[in-house]
Amino acid sequence: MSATAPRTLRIGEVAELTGVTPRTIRYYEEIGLLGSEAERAQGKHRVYTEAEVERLREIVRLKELLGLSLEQLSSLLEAESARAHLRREYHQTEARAERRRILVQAQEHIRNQLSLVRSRMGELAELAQELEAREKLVKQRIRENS
Amino acid sequence: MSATAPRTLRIGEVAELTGVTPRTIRYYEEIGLLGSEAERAQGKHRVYTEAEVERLREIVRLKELLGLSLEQLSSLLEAESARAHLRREYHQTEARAERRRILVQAQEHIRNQLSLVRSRMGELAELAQELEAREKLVKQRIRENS
DNA sequence: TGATATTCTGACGTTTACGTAAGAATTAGA
DNA sequence: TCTAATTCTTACGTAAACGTCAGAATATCA
Repeated sequence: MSATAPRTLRIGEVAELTGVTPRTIRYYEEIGLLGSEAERAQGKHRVYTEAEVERLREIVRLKELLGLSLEQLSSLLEAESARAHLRREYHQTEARAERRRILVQAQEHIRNQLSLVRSRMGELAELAQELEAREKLVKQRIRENS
Repeated sequence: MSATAPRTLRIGEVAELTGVTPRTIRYYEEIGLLGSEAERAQGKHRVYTEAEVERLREIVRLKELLGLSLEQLSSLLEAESARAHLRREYHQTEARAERRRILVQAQEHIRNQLSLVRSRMGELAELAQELEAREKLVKQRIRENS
């Protein structure tokens, strides 16, 4: 065993860790949302690294919080998917320019998500304000009525 | 015509105003999310008041922003539904205690929504922070790499 | 090396939230 | 009142996101 062997998990464990079912994980792989690990032979059990668990957690979270469809999530995370794929090369590539390109791409990806999250927060803040205004109004009416 | 006759709209106009289709409006009525206006005779056209348009707008908004299912929305707005129903009585009832009860109920309903909206905002804020941290990290790596 | 637990691959089923279409009825306008 | 536009009801269709089940194959472990 190599010293850097990453602890691997199986689909059931991953499911427990992330709060979804194995079926969901397979489905996400089926639609290309999770890496299909092309190196897996037909019939063999899927194995996952801690990093992939993190990825899945992120997916679940974005889906929940932003209410995105899996297709929207796919395109939102596409860049990251590519990035993850390139990560192995990252440490091997000597070319400073290439490393920079990868990093900048990651940065753009993060900014994308951030702007999405922030705009959603803005909309919610607006809604909250309106609700607060209504609450005040009702409060006042209660006073007037007593 | 009575002076207080509220301008009434038909399903097509309401659809345009709210950005949904007539089918959606009928469906919402079917599942009890929108008042079924029991006083409508079989086959006759549906009519809506401005208040009902507002209600529909609220539904669409909460659905979008919080990603709630129609069933969740139903139970969230149930109290309000009752309130809307009681609104007509509100102006007629003399009993101060009764009016107060209605108002307090409305207040609770608003607070319910507010707490939902705020907790969602909190979760998003957390996510935003994590993303910002990641962005910083990437930024630093870019500097180190140059 | 068995036995047991877990997973795999289809494949069909299910729920939610509507879309679509047809024929009849209603409403609005000249 | 006649016509055109809109709506009504009924009913089947659909896409997304999985659930469920069966039989076979893998992995784990004593």
